[in-house]
Amino acid sequence: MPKKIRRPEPKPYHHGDLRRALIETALQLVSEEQDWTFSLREVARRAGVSHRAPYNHFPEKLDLLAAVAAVGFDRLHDGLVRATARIDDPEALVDVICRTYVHLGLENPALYRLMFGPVLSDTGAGDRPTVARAAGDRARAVLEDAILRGARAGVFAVSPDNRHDVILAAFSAWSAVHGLTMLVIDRIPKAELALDDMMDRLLRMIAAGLRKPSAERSRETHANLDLNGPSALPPSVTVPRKKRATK
Amino acid sequence: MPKKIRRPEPKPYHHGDLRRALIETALQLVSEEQDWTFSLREVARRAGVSHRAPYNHFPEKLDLLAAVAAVGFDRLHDGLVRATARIDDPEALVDVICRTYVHLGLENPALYRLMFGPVLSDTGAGDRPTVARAAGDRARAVLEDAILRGARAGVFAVSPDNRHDVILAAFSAWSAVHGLTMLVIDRIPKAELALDDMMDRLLRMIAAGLRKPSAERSRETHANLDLNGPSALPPSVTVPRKKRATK
DNA sequence: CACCAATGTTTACGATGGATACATCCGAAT
DNA sequence: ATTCGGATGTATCCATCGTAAACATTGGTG
Repeated sequence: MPKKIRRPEPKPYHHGDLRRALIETALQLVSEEQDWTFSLREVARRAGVSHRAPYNHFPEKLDLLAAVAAVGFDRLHDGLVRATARIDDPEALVDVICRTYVHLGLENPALYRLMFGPVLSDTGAGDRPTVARAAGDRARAVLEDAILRGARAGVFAVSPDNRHDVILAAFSAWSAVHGLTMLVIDRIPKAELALDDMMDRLLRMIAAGLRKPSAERSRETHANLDLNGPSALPPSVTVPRKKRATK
Repeated sequence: MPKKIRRPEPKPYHHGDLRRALIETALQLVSEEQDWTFSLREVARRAGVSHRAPYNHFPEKLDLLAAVAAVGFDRLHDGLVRATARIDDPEALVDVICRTYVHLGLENPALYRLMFGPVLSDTGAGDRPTVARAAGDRARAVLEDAILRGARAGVFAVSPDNRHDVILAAFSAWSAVHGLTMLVIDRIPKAELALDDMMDRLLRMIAAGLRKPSAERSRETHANLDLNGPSALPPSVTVPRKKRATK
């Protein structure tokens, strides 16, 4: 919000809040065209500035897209927080988180792809932009928190004191919903498959993977058996890094 | 340019097998740069033809990329078939399929993304190119077959006569491994997470989602890894249908 | 008030995807 | 075998893109 009241000047030389306007316009374009192949010039055009103006705020196109993705992560986080606000039961919590997650993903596939896709992975030094990284972490924390609660309650076969264990459990569930979302977004499954059916089946799998066998629930107090033994094996495959084009 | 005919075929006007050469070159570029933003002109350059020549074989760049993706699907299918050749146990089958799948995905992330990504989804009419679609279906069939076998053997909680059920079960597992692959490829999880740990945890989830409660199973032994511990009593797997998230 | 840094504009460059027009070759019909 | 048509390559051309350099305009601060 600008401090000073906007004068009714028809065309001020300075836009006033171009940065925000660019992000807004770009987000709109991503949503409209479900694609971010639009030109930076088009963004500038819509914002009513010269095609070079955006470079004053974003060193290159990718940086603008990263800002757009950050908005997406914020929306995701907000959506998850709002959806889980009045729920306590850990299983219901995981359920609603997953459903909300997929729902938000399908709502704006291009934005979702932008958030998690390779575009941001390959910026500069090879790390994802800090904005996106941070925003994504906050969203992830919602799921991890739910699983931690279930672990503490003794409902999940996850040791609440083993952070690694919690992270892995969350990651499994996340993989499943992320995979479902991506597959549906990219139109891989046959059209006959109903989303609800897929969703239900997947949630059953996630629940089964989390749930502690009922026999153990009774002795939950001293049942701190670590199902995940420490696997000291290094990952066998290293993902090749995209090399930046030298221009 | 004057053509010099001193050798049988030093540089024939016609390439001879340009189509294949283009696909090969493009695949090489995708693998090298882990990216398909290279120009079609670059492909032509490497193939030693004019920048317009490729258009005689592929109407546009996307069509060449679709052909590359088809190669990827063939590799995937071959890899799965080869990996499962001498395995009979359904659970081991699913296990090795998933591991092979992820492994192949991580081996060439860009190719994997190309295969499943939005690039091919958005071609013209909206349907994926038939080449890619068909090749992908063959790969998917391997997983569905494994699950069908487990269903027939009474090991999986899937009714073997209900094709829809089999497809859904396969889709769940597929979502999980696809999600894991994509997340790892796109560097979303923290670097500290070891792939093997993620893989193990995910496979446990998939197995739990497929397995029929042990009480219903016959006494046939599985010399397999027993990740879930000695759970004698069946957890109430009759999953309550959760209501959809309020939207 | 004068000046500076931030912000926009203009111009320019090389590269790209793709179109049009033309050149060359191979193989089949005559 | 000759001809000739379609398949395949080449040479040009064009609008557009991302981005660099130089210049213009502004608002805030000394």
